[in-house]
Amino acid sequence: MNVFKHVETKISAALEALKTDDVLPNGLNVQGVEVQEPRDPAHGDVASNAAMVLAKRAGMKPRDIATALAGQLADDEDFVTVDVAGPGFLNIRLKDSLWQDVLSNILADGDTYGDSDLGSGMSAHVEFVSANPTGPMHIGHCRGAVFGDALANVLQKAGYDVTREYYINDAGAQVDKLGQTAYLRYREALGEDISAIPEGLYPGDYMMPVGEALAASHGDMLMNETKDEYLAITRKVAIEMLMASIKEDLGALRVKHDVFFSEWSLIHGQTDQVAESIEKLKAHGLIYQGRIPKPIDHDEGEWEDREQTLFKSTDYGDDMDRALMKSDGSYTYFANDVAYHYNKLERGFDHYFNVLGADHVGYIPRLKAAVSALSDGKASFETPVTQLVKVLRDGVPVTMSKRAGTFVALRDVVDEVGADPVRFMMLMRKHDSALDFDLSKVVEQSKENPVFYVQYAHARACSVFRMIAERMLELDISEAALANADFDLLSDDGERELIKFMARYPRIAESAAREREPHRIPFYLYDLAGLFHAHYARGNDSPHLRFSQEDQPALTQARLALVQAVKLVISSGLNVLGVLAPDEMR
RNA sequence: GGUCCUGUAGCUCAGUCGGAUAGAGCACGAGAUUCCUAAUCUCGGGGUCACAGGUUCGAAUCCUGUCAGGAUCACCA
Repeated sequence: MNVFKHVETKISAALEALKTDDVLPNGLNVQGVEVQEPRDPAHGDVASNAAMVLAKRAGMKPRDIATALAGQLADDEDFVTVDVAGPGFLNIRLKDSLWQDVLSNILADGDTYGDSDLGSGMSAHVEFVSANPTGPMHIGHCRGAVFGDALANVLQKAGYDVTREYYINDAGAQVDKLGQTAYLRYREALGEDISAIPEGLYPGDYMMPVGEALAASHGDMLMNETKDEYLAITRKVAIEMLMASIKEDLGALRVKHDVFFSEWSLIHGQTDQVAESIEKLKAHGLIYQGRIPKPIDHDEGEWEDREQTLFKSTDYGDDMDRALMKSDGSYTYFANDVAYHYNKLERGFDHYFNVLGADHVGYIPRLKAAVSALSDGKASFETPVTQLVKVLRDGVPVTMSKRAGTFVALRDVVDEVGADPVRFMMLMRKHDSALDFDLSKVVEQSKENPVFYVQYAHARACSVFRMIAERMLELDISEAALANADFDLLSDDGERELIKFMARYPRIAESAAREREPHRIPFYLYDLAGLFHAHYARGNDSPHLRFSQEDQPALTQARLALVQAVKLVISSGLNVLGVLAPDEMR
């Protein structure tokens, strides 16, 4: 159960009662009334702003509303005290039994504690990563991958039926260049001296295995083919091998997609879906032949002013109309993407998310325009942007370029430090804030790395169980025994503080989904771990606060129930982040 | 020049739908280990929430403008 919602329900009922009694005007709009935890614990367990929010609408003084509301709530069985404070806050202290119910719920719910019905009955489609299959994943891709995965998890926890998808850009000019590179590496594998890989192709060593594979499967047969013929083969093999490598990289990071969707298939499937989606736009009168203005600062000479097929994205807030056909008659990347989003829409999800890097923000307006036009403005389509990651080593920026072959491979970082620190560090920042990622610090595995702090809290909880199992052989520490322990014995401030903090988890998890901000979870976990470590350490000076009290089995059971709850909440939260919750830190 | 993101302690960053006296880590200073794991804990100093207006019972939070930093403005992908 969610304590805050529970109290909110009570306040709503009390407001209704006051309306019936003509204390408050009938039909008063109670939107905006909320229950939250006060910053200062002296203000009570929970507080409500109801009186201040309603004062103007009701034409009454906030203190008067608060006093009436307090009177209405005073006799409630769940409340110890209801006070009016400050400008009209309602400060409420809850009975212990309510907090004890929280503990019971955590133990009963386990990993599902914190689930909500925010998205119940709704589906969500999350497109993320979609890195071009022209090389292994580098550290820059990492943030979108981890964020998208965590966003999907957070939505799932809030009840959405989530589909995770990767759009494979396996069509277009860059893929041809990849095919040409593969062909050169193939000739190299056959013993030819190819010298340097020409400018504009992909010089990285990772293309050499592709050449070798081609040599092994085709011998020297491709040497006699025309360019069109060999490119069809080298392109396909290169894409297949690089996608396999990308999937391995994602796997190392523990990122999983349900669907890998091929751009190529949009054009070369049973029907030309690009043509179909353009037809759809044409039916709306959004396609025309025209010219677009020359971009500011564009190099002279490269710019060709010509009449072309345009999508009228300016009708939907874009700052210029967008080209759909290249001068050679093939589709632009955007045209294919229009078709891809049309395809998504046809599959019928309730919410669409497209996680993009900051280098694609300029692309968002035309994408939104297309989705809006294709769905008659009905689709819920969000494009969370992950800001760029500045990669540093010992504080010095590392420059990266895939085409030049100089980049920090995601795989190298993950192999060196593990997926957990990488994921946690990426998620510890709000997604639309820029992030400095210092390799030397992540590699260090020092205590500066908050992931260990949180993991250690989980491991420490586990170790408490191991120790007590060893020392108190008679004690029943089964799930059932802990669930039935006497929670009245948890009377220490540190214990109560832990319970109250864990009561916030459902609200945190739900807000993370509602605001599409997974970073709220690691911050919450870090604070929870801090409370747990602090309480644990009090046992050093005050042995009577330790979890294990060998001469008091009932007290020990109650405290173990608390420890178990902490363990469950931490592992539940880490699970959402895709970070492991270890039993020990050795 | 247009658009988007960011600006909070020396540094890195949180800050709930607008809520009461703005928080944490690091760094700096002082302490805790016969103890359930010290990968931990306790205490301390440290702020013009970039700046200027506005909205209201109340603004770090919302609106407008200015300044600073980053991203982006293609028939690329």
